[in-house]
Amino acid sequence: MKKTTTEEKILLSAKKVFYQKGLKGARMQEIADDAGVNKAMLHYYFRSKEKLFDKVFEQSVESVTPVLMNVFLEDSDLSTKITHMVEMLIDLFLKEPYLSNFIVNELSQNPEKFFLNVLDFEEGLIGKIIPVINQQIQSEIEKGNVNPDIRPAELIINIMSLCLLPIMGQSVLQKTLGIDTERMERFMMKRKQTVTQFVLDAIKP
Amino acid sequence: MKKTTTEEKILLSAKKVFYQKGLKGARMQEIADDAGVNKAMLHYYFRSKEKLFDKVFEQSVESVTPVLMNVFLEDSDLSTKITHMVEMLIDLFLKEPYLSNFIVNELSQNPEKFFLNVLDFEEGLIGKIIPVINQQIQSEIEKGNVNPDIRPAELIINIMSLCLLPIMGQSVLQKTLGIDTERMERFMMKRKQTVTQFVLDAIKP
DNA sequence: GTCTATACTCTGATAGAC
DNA sequence: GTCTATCAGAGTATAGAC
Repeated sequence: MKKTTTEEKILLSAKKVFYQKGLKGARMQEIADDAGVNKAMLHYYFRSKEKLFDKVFEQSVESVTPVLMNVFLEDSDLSTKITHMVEMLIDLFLKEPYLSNFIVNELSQNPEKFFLNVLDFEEGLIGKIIPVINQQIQSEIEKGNVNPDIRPAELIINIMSLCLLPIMGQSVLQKTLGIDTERMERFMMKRKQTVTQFVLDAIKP
Repeated sequence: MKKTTTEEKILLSAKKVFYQKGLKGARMQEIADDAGVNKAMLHYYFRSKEKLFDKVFEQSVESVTPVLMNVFLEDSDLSTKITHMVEMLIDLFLKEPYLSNFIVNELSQNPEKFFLNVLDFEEGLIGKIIPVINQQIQSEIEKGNVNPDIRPAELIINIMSLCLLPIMGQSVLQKTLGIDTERMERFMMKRKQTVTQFVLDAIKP
């Protein structure tokens, strides 16, 4: 009962190719081949390469933000929240190793492609997260559980750094440490615990 | 007394353009314009776009490794070494914000461009660093200064993550937090201390 | 060594039959 | 909706004069 329409097939293949090669590096022919359809079909459904790319980019950002949102805003104490953040981040981006790189790169080349209200400062991810986390950390500091020097925004940046950079640098790690893909996965799975521990140790008073 | 030869001018401009646009995104014309020379000159000196790119890539990797090498292998106690690592990493990559992204991206698309003995497992960066750091951490653990669960390779990955990801994600940060370039620089300068502190707190027993 | 003019290739896009 | 054939433009590469 696999009822994937041509349009969906194209979008799926486009995602695959754009993720790895970027806007300029991708070829319409390659996307068509991967989807098993004619090249003209891409234009029939999406008009142009740029429009197809925009669709992929938009969907990617939109697929990521609600997940992040949920983790950051879930109702639990700080240490379980951190544990979940780490798990979710690693799981999410390990499934799509090229995703983070893709977003970072294409974004830096076309900043105007961004707003996408999803990440809007007022209404979006950051605007909502910071106050909540801020308050939570403040209360933990008052209880004496957390080092008073910790700043919420930086804590989030630190967690994301520890989870994402190894994935973004996967190819470099593979070359320098000789790690293959399966090994990488195991490495990142173990890393869930070590990163969590690392962060928790770092924020202790 | 600025005696920059045409070849050097081209290489400099090529670096600038390739860093931002990548191999596929870069245009020979743009490089020529930036260098203030004729497009034909690029081929005269470097034969093809690919060859020019290779030169730039090679120089980039070679410019980075000795710096890293020095920091990792300098003769000092662990906490000053960590302090220096953080400072050096941030200074180095803040000067060339696109460099880390460039290496990661282009490498993932052409893994074979790599070996470049500089990063060879036996002789290169990682092969030399790990044993030294390993030993140093071991001795700090025995003295009771460091948490015995800390693993050298992961410590290095953590430090690099904390320093590099914010730079790689500069464009995202600019959009989500509304940070401009000067502000980013100040942010990263302050971050030298907070990251160092964060790491030192995390490895305490 | 440097420039102009041009050849050639690749690839995104469209027209038009079915 | 899908395919074949073809066009148009962009961009790399080279020939050849100076």
